[in-house]
Amino acid sequence: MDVSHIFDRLNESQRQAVASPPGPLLVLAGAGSGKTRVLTYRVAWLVQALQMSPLSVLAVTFTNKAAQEMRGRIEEILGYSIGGMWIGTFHGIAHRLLRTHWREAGLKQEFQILDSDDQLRLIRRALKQLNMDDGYWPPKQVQWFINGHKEEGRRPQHIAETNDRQQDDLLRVYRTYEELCQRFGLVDFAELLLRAFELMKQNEVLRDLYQQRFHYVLVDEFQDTNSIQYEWLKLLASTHQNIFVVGDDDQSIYAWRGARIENIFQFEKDFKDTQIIRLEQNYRSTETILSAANAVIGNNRGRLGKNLWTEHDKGDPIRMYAAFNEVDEARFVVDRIQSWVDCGHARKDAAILYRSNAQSRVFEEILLDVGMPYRVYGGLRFFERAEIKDALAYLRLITSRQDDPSFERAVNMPPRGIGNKTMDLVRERARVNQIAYWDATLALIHGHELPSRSVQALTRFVELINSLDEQVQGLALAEQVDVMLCGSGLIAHYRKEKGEKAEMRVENLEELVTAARHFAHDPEDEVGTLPTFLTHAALEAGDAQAQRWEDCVQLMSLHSAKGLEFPLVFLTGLEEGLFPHQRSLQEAGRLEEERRLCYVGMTRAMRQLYLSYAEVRRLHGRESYTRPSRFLAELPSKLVEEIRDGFVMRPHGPAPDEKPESANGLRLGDRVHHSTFGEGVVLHVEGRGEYTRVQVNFADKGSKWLVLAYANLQIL
DNA sequence: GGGTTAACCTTTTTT
DNA sequence: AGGTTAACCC
Repeated sequence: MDVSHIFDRLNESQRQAVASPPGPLLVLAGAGSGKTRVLTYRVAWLVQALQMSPLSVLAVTFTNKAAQEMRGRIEEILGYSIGGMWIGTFHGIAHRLLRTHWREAGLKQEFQILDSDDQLRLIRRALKQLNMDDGYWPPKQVQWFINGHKEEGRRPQHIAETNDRQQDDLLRVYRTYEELCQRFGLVDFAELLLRAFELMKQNEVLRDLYQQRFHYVLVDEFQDTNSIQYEWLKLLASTHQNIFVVGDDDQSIYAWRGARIENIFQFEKDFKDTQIIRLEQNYRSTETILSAANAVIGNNRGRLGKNLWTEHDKGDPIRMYAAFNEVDEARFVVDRIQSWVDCGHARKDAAILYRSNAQSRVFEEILLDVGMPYRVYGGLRFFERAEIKDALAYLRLITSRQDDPSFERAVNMPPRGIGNKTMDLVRERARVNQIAYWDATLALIHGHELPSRSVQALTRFVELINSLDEQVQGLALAEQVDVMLCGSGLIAHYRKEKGEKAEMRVENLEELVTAARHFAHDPEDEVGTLPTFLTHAALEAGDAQAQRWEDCVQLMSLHSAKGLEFPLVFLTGLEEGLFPHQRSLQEAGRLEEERRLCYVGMTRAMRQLYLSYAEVRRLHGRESYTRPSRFLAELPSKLVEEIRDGFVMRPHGPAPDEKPESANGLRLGDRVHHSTFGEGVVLHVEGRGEYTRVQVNFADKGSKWLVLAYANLQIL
């Protein structure tokens, strides 16, 4: 078969990687070097040149988005659908294995997935059961402990008892938590991976089956794998040794959640005769942007080492803006985007990036002010919203009465007179008799230890769920959801509540019906549509705004920007303590991860890159003075142009004969004295030369605009 | 048991 | 600042 169309669009190293002979291969792919392209063409090459069946290929990614995109691009190259090929996230594939082999994995057939919110809830319950104070034992910390161990493959029995009282207590919670999960058929994210790994490890038949089936294993973003994921990959690929991993040690930004950058170093030791190919030609950014990014990342030690180059022009200098405060920063950014749009560019080509999601608010406010459409990625996802989780709890309870967490959630939402007191009794009964809340409730209804009001309320609830179950039988998914929303009183509850928030909730609930309507499900599947939908909700939390396809400015955290590119990028909040983040300054190794994050951010930019920081920032309701991020000092000054209130200043750094004040003698935030108005602070500087005007906020007289040449201000 | 208010706490990134 | 929980009154 003629495969020249595959090679035509690749450079030499890309070609080498795509057409490399079977065997272990590590592709070190710098930012913008065509990583995804290599991966997709490799699959196309396997299928077309080597005539491999798509069924024998396994491709693993980290995000659902990446998986979808890869599938789409492969199908585009091949020209036909490859529905049978396994492409998915580690979690998605692990889930698929566990669904198929639930019995062998020791799970209930209808096991449910816990998202981290649910997990936290269950941890609280375990703490309570152990009579441990959740003030002294913050559930978050316990969660951290449990997930940390699971990600390293450690069950409670693998962790040695120590003399450390605290450690032992945490271990007890871990154990109890596991018992609860097992009893209710619940599986958290880390458990999906660990369970799937153990299944392969311990079950020889299944191991053989999948080792034989997957002749080729491909992995995207390999630098982000954690211990379990890597062990699982090794297990799967051990027979054929055809493992093709693509990664970039400089873009490893998930060590905090267990990713082990070492895996990338370990790879060539674990797989004999590993071929290593470097992709160093960058097709994305201007030379200026690339040199700056290279300079920053060059401050990290322990890199595999690689130097990106490009054939592109130098392009514009990188622009740096020192804002007075975070509002000023946002105004500046939005203003620049406005000019960009005025030049005929698309809004969606501009991205505002930040270290933490909380920073998005100021930008949103200003964007809203000027009426510029935008889209925020990340933050609260659709299926994580409280009202959606309430609705899902009803659906879960309809499918399984034994689902205690869902029972707890639904029982008094909307309020129906079943408060803490009653629930305490239910919980107690369930614990003593080792039964589900549902059964405990039935027992209490028939017993005589409850006040009749509670019995009535509980009875009504039980009848409600049973009746919903009946009504829903035989209906299409969307109708099931609709019936549940009305029958449960959820929608009515939010309808009668006033305020914008309540309206949003009603809209979201209605959106859930739409989501159910569009949910495609294979009718051949032995698992019902509703359970599959519920799983989908947990595994793919859904984007916050599944909005219409409008031309929007893109707002997102640096983490979620990985893998994307934009012609115009604003990297904001470059302040010590914010970026690099405070918490990364305490632990060793974390600072390098922050620097990689900075590198990731900078290399998202194709043509123009703006960096900004605020000299005063209001965070958590407190205003504080900041210091510019150390990363700014790591930029070669000749590549950077500083902007202050609309006009360009000399680049930073050694400017031999020039004093920094030379532009107009005043800096924002300077304290000045005026002969009649007294003392004040400089808020704005506008214009240049003799026309320079400044806005000064005087302690006694408020803010005034003054012409600098006549004002005769003294800097204090 | 429910609803309101007051204190309080937490603020990184995600499957 | 924002949201969540605890305390309080109805």
